[in-house]
Amino acid sequence: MGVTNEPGLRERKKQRTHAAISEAAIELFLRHGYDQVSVAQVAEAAEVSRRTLFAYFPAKEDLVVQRFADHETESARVVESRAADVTPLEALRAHYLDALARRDPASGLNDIPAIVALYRMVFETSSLAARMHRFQAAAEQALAGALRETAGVDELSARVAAVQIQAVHWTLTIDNAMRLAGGESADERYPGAVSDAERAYALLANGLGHLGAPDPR
Amino acid sequence: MGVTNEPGLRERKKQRTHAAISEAAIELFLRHGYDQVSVAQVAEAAEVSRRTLFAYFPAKEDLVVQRFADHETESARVVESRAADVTPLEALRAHYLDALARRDPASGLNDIPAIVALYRMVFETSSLAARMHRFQAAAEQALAGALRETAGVDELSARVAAVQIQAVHWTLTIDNAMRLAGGESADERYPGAVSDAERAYALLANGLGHLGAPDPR
DNA sequence: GTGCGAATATAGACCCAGTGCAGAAAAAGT
DNA sequence: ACTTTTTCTGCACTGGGTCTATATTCGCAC
Repeated sequence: MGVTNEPGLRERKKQRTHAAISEAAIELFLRHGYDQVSVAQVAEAAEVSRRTLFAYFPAKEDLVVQRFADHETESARVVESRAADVTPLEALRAHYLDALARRDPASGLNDIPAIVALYRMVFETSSLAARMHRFQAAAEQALAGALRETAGVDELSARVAAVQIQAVHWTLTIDNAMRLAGGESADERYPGAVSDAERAYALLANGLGHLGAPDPR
Repeated sequence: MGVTNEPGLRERKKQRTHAAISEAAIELFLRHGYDQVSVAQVAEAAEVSRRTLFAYFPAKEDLVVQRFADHETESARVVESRAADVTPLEALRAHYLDALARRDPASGLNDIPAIVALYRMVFETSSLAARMHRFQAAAEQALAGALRETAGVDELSARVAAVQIQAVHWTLTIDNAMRLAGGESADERYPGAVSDAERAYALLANGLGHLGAPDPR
């Protein structure tokens, strides 16, 4: 049964079409601005009909945002695959610091111009930012599930913890990306990014109880 | 100069038109569903032209969501106006518990049918939920500002704390509202809502550091 | 009151995102 | 080569949102 699991022509063409549309879209959006480019123009640049474009990307925003979809369950996976003697928060902290060191775009600390411009566009275009929030929500749910199942945490605590962690993570990422968009280089930003991340995770770990206390000795 | 600060006819008419549009919109949306009603129908019901409607409400979502705008700076105000010996988190906790006791709709614990239906609609309609998120962002910024200025907290900590607090608050509110939408009464839910709120605020105050620790003695 | 200037309202034409449908084109299986 | 199935396309349509020009209404001074 020499079954080669090669995708077959149909599948390959689909992938190429998907990529062609996505690339044409990003290229046009970065050049002229998201709102200034219509889906009709993207379709034309990708040499595809408007109707076909919508078969691949359910909405205009997805032309940009689908690229971020991979990270949807990343936090959950980190929690699930951690060593037995590591708390979820420690695992996530280590993972984020590693992402910073690797200049992973998901940390906001990658200064390749195309990526910087992409992030800036996402944050500054409200409809794109809104779509990102829905990914955030999915990531939250996945993380809450991981906390419930691998850390023996009750439903409410899992949800509350997940929403806190995701929100903080997102804050750190945006902060880094915006600084790079402002002209800083990734290497310049790196030390500050690390110390900010450490401080933020410390707040997550130890709580906000002492904040604004009258005698913060 | 017997200046009565009465609004004047023009202003009064504006307010009445605003209210008429808003009421017509909510009424139609609750009866037929948000997506099933077009802005043209709302305009007709309010006896206004479509163009005028958009002069009062910049987008269809605002017909619903503007009603929540009051609470945008509520958390910030609570932090700013707290007593000197109270930490921000304590003040917010007390304020939320009070809102629960008062069955304030902002706590999600008001079971007046129209309010329950409204909340359900907002959570289940993704474009409305997205618009709510933008209010959340504004609330976050206001809260971060209040923490910076009245609690002597540095920029990063303020932003991180604000995003955590808002996210948790929102989680609690949604949870209550969804349970009421599921048929529970506010009085039935109240004890659970209180204990959930207390546990969530305890997590905020003391941190997530112990979550999932190997030996949770 | 009359009349003028500034808001505000309206109608109607427009742009664009997204969907439904019917048929052409192309790949897969025989 | 023929048929089936999937994908692509063109076209028409809905609905949100904006622009322009015109009409109405209010505020205010005379």
